[in-house]
Amino acid sequence: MKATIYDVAEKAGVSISTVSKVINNQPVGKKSKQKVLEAMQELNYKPSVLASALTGKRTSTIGFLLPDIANPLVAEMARRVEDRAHEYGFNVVICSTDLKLEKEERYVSLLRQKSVDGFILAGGFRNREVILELLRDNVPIILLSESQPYSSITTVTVDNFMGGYDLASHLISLGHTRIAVIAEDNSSSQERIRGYKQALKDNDLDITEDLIVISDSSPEHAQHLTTFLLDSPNPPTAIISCNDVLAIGALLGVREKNLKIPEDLSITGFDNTLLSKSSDPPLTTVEVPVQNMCSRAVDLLIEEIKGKSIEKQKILMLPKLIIRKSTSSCPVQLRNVPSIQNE
Amino acid sequence: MKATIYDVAEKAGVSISTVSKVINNQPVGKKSKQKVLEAMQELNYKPSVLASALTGKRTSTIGFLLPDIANPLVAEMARRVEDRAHEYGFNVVICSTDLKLEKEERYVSLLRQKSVDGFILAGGFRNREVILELLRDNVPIILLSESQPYSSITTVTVDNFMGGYDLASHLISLGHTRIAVIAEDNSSSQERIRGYKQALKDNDLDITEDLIVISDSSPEHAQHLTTFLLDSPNPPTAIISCNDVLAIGALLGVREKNLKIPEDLSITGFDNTLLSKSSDPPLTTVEVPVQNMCSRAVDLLIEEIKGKSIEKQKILMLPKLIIRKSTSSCPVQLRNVPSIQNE
DNA sequence: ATGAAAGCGCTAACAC
DNA sequence: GTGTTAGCGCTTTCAT
Repeated sequence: MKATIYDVAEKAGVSISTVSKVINNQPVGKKSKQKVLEAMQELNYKPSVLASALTGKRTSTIGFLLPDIANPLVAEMARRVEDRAHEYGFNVVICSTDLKLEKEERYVSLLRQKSVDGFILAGGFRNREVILELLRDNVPIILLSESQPYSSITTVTVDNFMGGYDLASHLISLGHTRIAVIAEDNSSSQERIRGYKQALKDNDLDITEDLIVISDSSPEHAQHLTTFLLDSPNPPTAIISCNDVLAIGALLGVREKNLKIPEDLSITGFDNTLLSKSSDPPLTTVEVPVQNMCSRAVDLLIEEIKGKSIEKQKILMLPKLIIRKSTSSCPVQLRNVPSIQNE
Repeated sequence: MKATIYDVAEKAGVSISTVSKVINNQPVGKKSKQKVLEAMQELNYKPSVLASALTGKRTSTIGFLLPDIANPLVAEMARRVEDRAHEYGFNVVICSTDLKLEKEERYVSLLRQKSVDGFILAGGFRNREVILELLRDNVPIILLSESQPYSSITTVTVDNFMGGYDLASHLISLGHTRIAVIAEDNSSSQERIRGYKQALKDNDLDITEDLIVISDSSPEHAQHLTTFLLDSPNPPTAIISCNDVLAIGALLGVREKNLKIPEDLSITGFDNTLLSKSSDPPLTTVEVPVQNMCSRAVDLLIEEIKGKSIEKQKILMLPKLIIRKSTSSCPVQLRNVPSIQNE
């Protein structure tokens, strides 16, 4: 049987409230404290988080809802959140929502029944109602890597708009004018698309909505969409993928069509995961400061949990364009405009 | 304030035990049941898992300890375990141990304080003492993807020995005799090495211990070790990496030395993650039936938690060699033996 | 400084 | 079929 506070009290010859006090670092006589400590040692006593949470204390557990941990960037985020949380003595319960409303609702409800102290909602939480309920009930939450506008929630994101803008600008400077986008159905992608469009506009290029397609999170789907794009009457000369996994899908699709990257077609990723470094060719992509974002998110959440009522804030981190070998000048035969660059 | 069982009882005009009975699907009069259900609805009542766990019920939470969720195979495992657990209404708390004894101990202890119902220990849990304590206290545990011999623990793994054997045999059949191995310091790698050695033996080849090196989990380290191997006086003509991430490291190391894969050097991965499909060139690797393994592990754990005292068992799943472009005939200039194959 | 006792929300006898 | 009541292990007044 596991030792309880009563066992410790008995063994130490004090009352349970004294034991409780030493557990919680409240003033206790030196002698008593010593005896209690010894008793705890001998009995290998560990206080029950359950019982203490029942009396109003925290569980030191946070819920981390994310779209799909199989995505390498998301996995990295999970790791960072976990590490940071552990530094505070908190545990992390991870739930993959697949961006499904029902799953989001179900998991939040489940975790609330288990009295988690707060939530980090990452990468495109969509169930607005659930968020509003959380807000109403004063449950601490942080939005991570989520670009939807919620006025009263602390949010940590990378500047997706700039990322999209930089990527598109880079391609435009290489002479591309027909640039496709393979996006996911989430707010980050939306922002990246907005940046992409802005870059086109700033360069007086037309925006063709047909070149913007939405994929699910699998590389297979992205691959399929890529062949579809390439089969169209007026195919793109470059494809921006909204994350590295999709980019790999695009890459495989291009290969399937026996086209060369970057000679025939330029492609880019987003996130700068290992995938983009190791692929053939290595991918031009955008680096996201994951570690910083995650640490920050955990810090803010835990502050909120501890009741330090800091003001809600939006933190926007800067992305960084990483140019590798998957992008190059637009092939001339597809354009009448002569290439400006030599080589 | 959150609604409690008392609120529901009052609203429904019954006693709390009646409410409790409907919550737990115990026989209750039709009329009462109806009223209770309605009251629960109106009050948006959710039973507190904490309180019910305190009275001896389960928390429906399992702890999943793994080496590092940033590894794509591990991430995939996490996803599968999570999905399966959710099917049973269980949550999963994930902790990355980095194979550190202290972390393993700390997390297990932490999770036990939170009364998780059981543990899945994955991919090289090393703290034997912790395992023995768990065993002694009758805490349900499953070993997943772990090859250490514990007689009394249910274990689900892939046949790592065969994986290593197949990989080495494949390379030997291509004429390689100096085959290096980059391994991790865990039991799966040990088994893979054992398979590798057996294949060498079966082909009357010498085993050179210097060709077996241990890496941490980062591709950077593997890259470093690779350049080190290649700089040695008698370098290998092939490198088996014990997982795809390390293989990517090896690949980058080879590139750094300006050698061509597979012309100058063959390399292989292990796990058949997306990395091995997208790399340049795509990697010969070994497919691991992750999904099956994980589902099985969760099934077994939950059976054990529910007290269906099934016998402990070892489940060994079959790996599958996937041959891609990263392996080819041993370059002749390094061997005096003429190549048997044409081409 | 220490202890007695009430109560957190729920379950599980046990009685009616 | 339904209600009463005693815990589960802990925290927290409130006395002493």
